[in-house]
Amino acid sequence: MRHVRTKSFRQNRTRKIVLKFGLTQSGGMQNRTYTADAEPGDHVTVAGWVHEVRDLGGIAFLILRDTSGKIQIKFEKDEMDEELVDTGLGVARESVITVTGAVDEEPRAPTGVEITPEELEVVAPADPQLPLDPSEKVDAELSTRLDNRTLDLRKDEVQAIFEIRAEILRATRDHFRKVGCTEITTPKIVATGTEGGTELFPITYFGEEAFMNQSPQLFKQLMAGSNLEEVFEIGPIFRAEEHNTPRHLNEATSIDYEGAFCDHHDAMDVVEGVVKAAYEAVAENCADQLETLDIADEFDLPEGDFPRLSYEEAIERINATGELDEQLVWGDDLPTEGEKALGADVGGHYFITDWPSEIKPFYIMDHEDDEQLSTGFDLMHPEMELVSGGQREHRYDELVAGFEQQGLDPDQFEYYTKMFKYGMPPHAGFGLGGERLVMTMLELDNIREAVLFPRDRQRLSP
RNA sequence: GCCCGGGUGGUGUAGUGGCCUAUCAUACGACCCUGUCACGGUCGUGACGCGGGUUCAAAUCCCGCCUCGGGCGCCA
Repeated sequence: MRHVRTKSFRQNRTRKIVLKFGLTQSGGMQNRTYTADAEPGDHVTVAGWVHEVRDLGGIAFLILRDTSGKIQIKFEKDEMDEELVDTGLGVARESVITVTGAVDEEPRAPTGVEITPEELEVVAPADPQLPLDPSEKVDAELSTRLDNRTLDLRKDEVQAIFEIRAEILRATRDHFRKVGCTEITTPKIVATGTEGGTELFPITYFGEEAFMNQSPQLFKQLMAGSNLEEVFEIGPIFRAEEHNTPRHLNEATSIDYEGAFCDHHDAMDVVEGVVKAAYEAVAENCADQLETLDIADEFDLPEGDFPRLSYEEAIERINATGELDEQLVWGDDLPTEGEKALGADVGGHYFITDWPSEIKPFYIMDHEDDEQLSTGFDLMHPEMELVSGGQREHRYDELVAGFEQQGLDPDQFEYYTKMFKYGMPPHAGFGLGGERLVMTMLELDNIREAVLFPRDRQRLSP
């Protein structure tokens, strides 16, 4: 039977342990046991980091931490080898050690078990002066944490965020595949952007001007015209906007979808399914991590269908809240304050549909019966925009005219437009901000918390 | 891009012109302590982002630079 862990230590992490157990360890540690798997009566070798040493005099405790949790190592000074005790109690916090010894049931130990060491090896000593404190007795600022991300990831909460992020990506992929999509990857180095050159990072490509792609938009559309028909991509996008907010990154993860013979309603159905699948997977498989983040109690699955408000309804509702100093009129883009007022009013995820054509990109199709109205939609979380999508313009003449109206040279996009001459079906899709999904789901204050090594206006390293 | 607010020991902070030889916590070092679980106790080490200016006197006021965070715009 698995022992019960107290809340200050990691809960049982059965699923992860099962996945890892039996894997061959590299580095000559084939016999290593994860701390969460150490059972009374076992004789084990555990490997990990020195989380803390508590020396009470005649008896002392070393807390060893690994990916699965923590375990207590007991030192009784009068009864144990002096050199072993000196080594164990002299080792600096966060040093990597291996400990071999017997596991005993011990009600006074934090996890109900402790190891009496027979051998202890310092594998990699740590500098005693740490740039941040993984045991979290004192906070560190985000900037300090990002500069020392490896140490930051040794904290349970931070580890939990990235384990959940991985689960979200896994669930997202599974859902797309379940609905018949093929996963693709498209170039990140491109000759031209999606909507012009102003917000792209320029690079040099064998002496030629090139850019980091801001979106897989054009490529995924080309695949909607292929026999793949329905595709998705999870990959990086790059934006050179000099924004400085807690919800923008200059390198982000975009979860993109494009489907042939789909309209914007179909695309909304797909994205709704993806978002719900991500929430469900996290609820089902990340209970410990949610507990660690202290959001397990309020973690609600999105219920029912996401409301689909037209742009016109949206501005009316925003105006009705009275939160804005100036009333919005048709054609205005929604200010951040308005989005938040509407989000609070709706109280959950919702779509905004039927945007004015002029504030949506030219490749979004207009309604057949009203060319002022686009099929573009946004999926909103109460706090911010998560998704932008719509049905695409698949008619060659209209598409080329759209480029010209935007002041873009259609010749530069010929690689794209010409494929619309050879049978491009009606198609629709969306782009979902991966980090925003993580951030809103986990109630993170800053999007940088959702990325290992964020790229923002100020930060290029590490 | 515009606007606002910060930068004090390793980390996180207190400190609005003299009481600063700079507070507290934690870390680090030494010593005491046989069941801790943020162990406890005693002692100790360690800091005002950089440059210039105002003043008898600057961590504190002013200017420039560097740097961090937030709001807006725009977006995912």
